[in-house]
Amino acid sequence: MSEDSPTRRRTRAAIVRAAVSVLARRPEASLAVIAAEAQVSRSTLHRHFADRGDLERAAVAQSVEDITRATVDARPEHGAPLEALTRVIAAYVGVGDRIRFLFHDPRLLGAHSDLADFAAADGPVLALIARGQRDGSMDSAVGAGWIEQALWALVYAAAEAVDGGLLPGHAAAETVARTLVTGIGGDADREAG
Amino acid sequence: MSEDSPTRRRTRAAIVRAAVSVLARRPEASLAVIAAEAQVSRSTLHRHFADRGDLERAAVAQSVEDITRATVDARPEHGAPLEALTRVIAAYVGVGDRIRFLFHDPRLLGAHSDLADFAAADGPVLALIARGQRDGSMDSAVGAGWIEQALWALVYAAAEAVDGGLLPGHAAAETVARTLVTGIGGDADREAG
DNA sequence: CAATTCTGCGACATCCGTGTCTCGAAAAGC
DNA sequence: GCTTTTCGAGACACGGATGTCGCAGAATTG
Repeated sequence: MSEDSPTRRRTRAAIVRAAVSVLARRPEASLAVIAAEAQVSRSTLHRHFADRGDLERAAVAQSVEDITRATVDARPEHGAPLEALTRVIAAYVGVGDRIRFLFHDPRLLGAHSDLADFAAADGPVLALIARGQRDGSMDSAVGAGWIEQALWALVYAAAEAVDGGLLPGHAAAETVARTLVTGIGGDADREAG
Repeated sequence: MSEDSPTRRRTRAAIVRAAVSVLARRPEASLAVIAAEAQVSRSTLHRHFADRGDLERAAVAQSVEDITRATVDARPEHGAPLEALTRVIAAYVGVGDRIRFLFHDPRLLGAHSDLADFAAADGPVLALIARGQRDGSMDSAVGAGWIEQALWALVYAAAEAVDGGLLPGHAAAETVARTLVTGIGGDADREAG
């Protein structure tokens, strides 16, 4: 209804971005820290979000939206399953901070029932995994849900490793893909990487 | 110095156990919640641990000790690297709640400089990975540190999956081993699992 | 330039977690 | 059984985080 002014929209977006960035590393961080990260006073933060729950909700919604967009852009339903999975992994690494934010505190997804929108990002990937399992290009001895969990866990670990300097950022996507798809066992009978 | 009474030792152990269990799922949980989980009054908790930092330190130390014991019992330096890794994975899954506790808040390991003792659990595994990479049974295209991170991440994901009912507890170890070693790609040319 | 909107600063009350203390009861040890 | 130790309940002060408000300055809009 009420039309948002451009400036108002900008500051609001900056606050949400800062919230995701800070809460991904420290879910219990105070609102003052988030406001500082957004280069905004604490009053302004409260002017845009009534309470902490509102801000969390907005951060979750924004993250889910970004992940959904990245997922559909990767076209998980096109091409060979393993190639599609590689594209999805690259997309996930691109929004790694948001993955990290949602993965770090699974209670957030449950607390704010934005689950309906999350299915838009979740469904296509599960469908991709099921498709890969049907045509034999993915392991069908484990559940599709587990594969998705493993995917998220590895992306999360990569985001943390990059943040800690253990892994160069440009190698994150390929490293995750290699680890998840072919595993870390035996590189003898494999094309030299 | 002061000899600990058996009862005192028991309650202290119960509090530490409760702290690990609770903080693994919610690192910001209040001391009152931890005391309740240990079926102990908040006064008693403070009688055993001066402040929150003391309790965290004890929980970290206990977890590191448990993980170290499980690691050395798995004899990572014996036998073929991949078989040794499978044993280590089984051992890690066995102490999954402690892994989950330490992995969920990496700051804890940094805050309390019990890093010296942690090396006792960390070193042998890194050595095992390096050994596997040397003899070609493990992928040498990625860093040993990354492999260890991936191992921890998958064990963490499995612990969460079991907790959420997504994965049966008895299958956790084998699932993690299979995912990490052979990956989730192609089960066509593989012995039927 | 004038009016509206947005922002920063500071004050304020409030709630929650924390750490300390005392006292009486319960339990363990000798 | 008696002494010592441990525990539970409750009260207390303190600090930090939170949410609200008013006011004056700055920025945007027309």
